[in-house]
Amino acid sequence: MARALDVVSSRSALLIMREAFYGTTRFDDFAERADISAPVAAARLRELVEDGLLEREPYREPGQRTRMSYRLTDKGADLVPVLVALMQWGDHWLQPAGPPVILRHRECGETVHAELSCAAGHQVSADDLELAVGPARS
Amino acid sequence: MARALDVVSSRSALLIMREAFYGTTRFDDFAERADISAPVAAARLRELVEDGLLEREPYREPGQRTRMSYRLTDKGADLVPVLVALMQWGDHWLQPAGPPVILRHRECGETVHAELSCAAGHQVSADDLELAVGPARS
DNA sequence: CCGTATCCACAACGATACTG
DNA sequence: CAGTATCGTTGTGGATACGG
Repeated sequence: MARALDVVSSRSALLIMREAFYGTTRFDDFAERADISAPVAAARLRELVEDGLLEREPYREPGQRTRMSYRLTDKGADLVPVLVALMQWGDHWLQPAGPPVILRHRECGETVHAELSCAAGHQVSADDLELAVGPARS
Repeated sequence: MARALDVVSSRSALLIMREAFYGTTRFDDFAERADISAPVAAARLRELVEDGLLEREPYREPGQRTRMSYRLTDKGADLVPVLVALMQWGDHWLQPAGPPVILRHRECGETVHAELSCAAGHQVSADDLELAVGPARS
């Protein structure tokens, strides 16, 4: 987890990732929607590309010059549960007016949330957890 | 989510929360296990108590003077899915040796992970998501 | 053992101005 | 539109030293 935090522990990094998850691809849109300044957006986008969470892809609209678009890689998309869990927590505890954005399952239309579950499919609450030392524990 | 990040966007805050989740309650243990300096631990613990994620509770062992212990509040415990999702991501993408800590379901012994699911009980992947504007969208 | 006080370094961020 | 350059401010964090 400490390593994960080295990559995404800054406010702007998570906000950029949220926007990428929302489907934002263009520089100015990242800056505006995440409400961060352009220099910060530039720095963060560069780092996130370096770390393999986003990929820069040139594209060209007919008659326009080449632009860059930023999209989630698999590594970046795998961070979505973190983003959703964070939104959920913020909506529940810090947002009096209720969630500004609602996530739905495309197939059935039901609302989506992040939760803990075990390999047997049970839903797990935080105090049903047992901790065990894994292979990489020094 | 931006509000959530105002509370927990710092590296040390999440590491402290992880330790609290692991069951750490004492000042020195927080500093040592999260590998942060004592002043930072003190500052972060104070802020997390102010924000209602942890609660300070005096306790006294027989014959000892009063000590303080820090424990998760409901608000803090509700952050556990975020922590688990973050660990999972770090273990998968940044930790070549595999997970240092394994979480198990107390009842059935199976490993636990964070995932997205919908109100109908389906497991949901990141690209099965649809975004809708919620009540608090300005 | 449980912190606090001080000082310092560096990272994060915003504002502004500028370029292709 | 898509950035870069520079500057100043604040936040985050380590080191050290100190007090209950």
